[in-house]
Amino acid sequence: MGLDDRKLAVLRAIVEDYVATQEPVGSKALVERHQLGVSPATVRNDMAVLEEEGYIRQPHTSAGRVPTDRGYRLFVDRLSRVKPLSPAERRAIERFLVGAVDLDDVVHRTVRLLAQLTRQVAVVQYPSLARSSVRHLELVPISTTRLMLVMIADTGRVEQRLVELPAPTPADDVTDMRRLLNEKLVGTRLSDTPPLVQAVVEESPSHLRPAMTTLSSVLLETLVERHEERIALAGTANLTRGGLLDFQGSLRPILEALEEEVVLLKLIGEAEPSTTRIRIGDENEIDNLRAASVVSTGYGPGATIVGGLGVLGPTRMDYPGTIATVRAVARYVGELLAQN
Amino acid sequence: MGLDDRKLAVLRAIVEDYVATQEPVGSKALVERHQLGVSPATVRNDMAVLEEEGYIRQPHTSAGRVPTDRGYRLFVDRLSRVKPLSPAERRAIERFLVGAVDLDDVVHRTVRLLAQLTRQVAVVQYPSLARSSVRHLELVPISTTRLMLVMIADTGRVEQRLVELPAPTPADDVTDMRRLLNEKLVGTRLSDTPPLVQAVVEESPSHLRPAMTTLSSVLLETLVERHEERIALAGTANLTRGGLLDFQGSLRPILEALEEEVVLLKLIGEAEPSTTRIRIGDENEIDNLRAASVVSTGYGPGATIVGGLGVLGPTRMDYPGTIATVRAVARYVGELLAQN
DNA sequence: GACTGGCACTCGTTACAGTCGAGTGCCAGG
DNA sequence: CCTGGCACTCGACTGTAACGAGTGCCAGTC
Repeated sequence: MGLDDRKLAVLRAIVEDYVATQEPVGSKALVERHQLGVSPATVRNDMAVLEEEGYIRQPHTSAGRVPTDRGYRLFVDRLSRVKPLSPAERRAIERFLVGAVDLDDVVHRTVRLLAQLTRQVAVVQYPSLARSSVRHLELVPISTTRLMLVMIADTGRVEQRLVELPAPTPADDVTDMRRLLNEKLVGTRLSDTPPLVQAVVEESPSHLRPAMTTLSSVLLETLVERHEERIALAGTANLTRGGLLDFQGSLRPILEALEEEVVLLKLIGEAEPSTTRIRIGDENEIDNLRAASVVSTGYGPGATIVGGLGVLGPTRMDYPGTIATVRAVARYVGELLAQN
Repeated sequence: MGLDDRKLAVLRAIVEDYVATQEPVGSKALVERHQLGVSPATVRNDMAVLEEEGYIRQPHTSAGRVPTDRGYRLFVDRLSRVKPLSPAERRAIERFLVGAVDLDDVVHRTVRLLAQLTRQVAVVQYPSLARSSVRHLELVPISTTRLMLVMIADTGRVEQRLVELPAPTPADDVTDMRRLLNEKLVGTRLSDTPPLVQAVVEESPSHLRPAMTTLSSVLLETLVERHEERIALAGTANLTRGGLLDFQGSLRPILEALEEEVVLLKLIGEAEPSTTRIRIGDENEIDNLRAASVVSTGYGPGATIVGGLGVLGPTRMDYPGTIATVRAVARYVGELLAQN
């Protein structure tokens, strides 16, 4: 399977033209628009080889060629260079992110920015609790038998939950419990918390024991298991660009997938360190997204990663541009988080 | 413009058939499927009148009739009775809403439930802050110059915001400020809060003045102006049912509108007391939604209204069913809130 | 051996004509 | 006021033909 330089050039040209025009590209058009230095007939021969190898295909006989998922994969792996951002984009990113007052604010601005720049669907994961440490725990008495438990993480995330106590609990006891919890838990990573919470309960004076037990179970259940991850989404309207040609005509499966938080997490919850992940069409584990591509990466203050972000679009997308934007946004968000 | 009973019956039949089949309905089919007791020719005459009055129209000559927005309006106002919920639906609602632990949880479950039952896009507004009262204000020291301001409302809403203090502030001062704020503000409606906040600042001892000033401005800005309203959304995938015939072929404007929080608020932020509002097609103030209908209502514990919820779908929707579901869900949510 | 020009072929797209039939409007009669 | 009948309209569908973009293959050239 020799794929010499020219064949690769042909593939690159096909991908670029197809992404730009959205139409199958033929041999003649190719030689006209790119300086390949050979005739259409030669290109046709190359195309035949590329097709045999599965990098491109013909929608019908007597139509031009279209890249396959495999073709895009080869393109992003070997044929494209990450496109530098335009100064305008750079400025847009900076302008967009200054003035954020809040983690919520940062996340919302980021997801909108990403959607706008890439003109695709953007997804941003809130800093993962598992990757955060406890900065402070607060118990706010609502009534004698009810507390609001508020946890503030170093990443800026704040989670709260109403706790129904087994018995009326005086204010002093609440103060004691607050102190106990903070003494033992502040500074610990949330992923390491469960055993510590257990320990706090066991070490607590017996008259606090019942209340502490409820508290701890709520703490574990809510903060570690249930709510663990949050997600923001923007730009779904961008799915309708490309007039129903993308996504083989039906947005249905895509929209369905985007409604499932679990699915979204799988999408952008990064596995490996800070690499940019690119899933093209069939490479997606999620069936509903077999017609889409996802570009995602991790972000966080400095070198640590606390969450993921990315975009989802048609397989026929501008990979170099998208990759550049996703990385740049992730970097800026990381810097922003580092400042807090 | 005499619209006698039979003409109204014809209109009702047209609406019902069109909603069910999604196809223009002709005179012959009508008499077959409904017991009108007259011949197709008579129905045709009635149709001609209905068309003249603007209640129905023909997509093309020699096609059946389709209701106009005006026709739907007449239908919901005078021709339909709210459909009682099926026991199954009733059970679904109850099952879905038990076990909610949180305001967040309630809202999320509600919006999903509503989307599922109506098979349309559901929108739920969080209890409006303007309609809530302060239950508690908490100041959590993060560092000597940083506080987390947490406000808990009686509706269960919790808002927080990071505050950058003008100067390092000792813990005792923070305690004092917390006490001051709570003394003056707990129990007040948030819409009445601004002047009170002002008063608290002015009455506070001079050494707390600078910190209190920043605090109060953050309080006012964030909690009253900016974040005021929150919204949850679900069921966008339902827009793709009805195969692009609804919404005149393009989801674009709808999806765009749904991304704008302001727009959503306008949609379901109710004006009048507890009436159910129905906006059909052109009646929508928002241009992007001229091809859609919105059914919304207020909800809240007991008779008071703290927020709105509703659904958005094609003008060609099952109004009686949708209205019944929206109202029922609103009522259940109200009861749920009343229990807290 | 690699490239090229030429050529026959495929097949989707477009245009046009013709038929079918659902549905209408109108009218004369009960 | 209702009804049956009838002529008419017009979109949907079908079949045919011309068009053309694009291909694969082959013989010829460097």
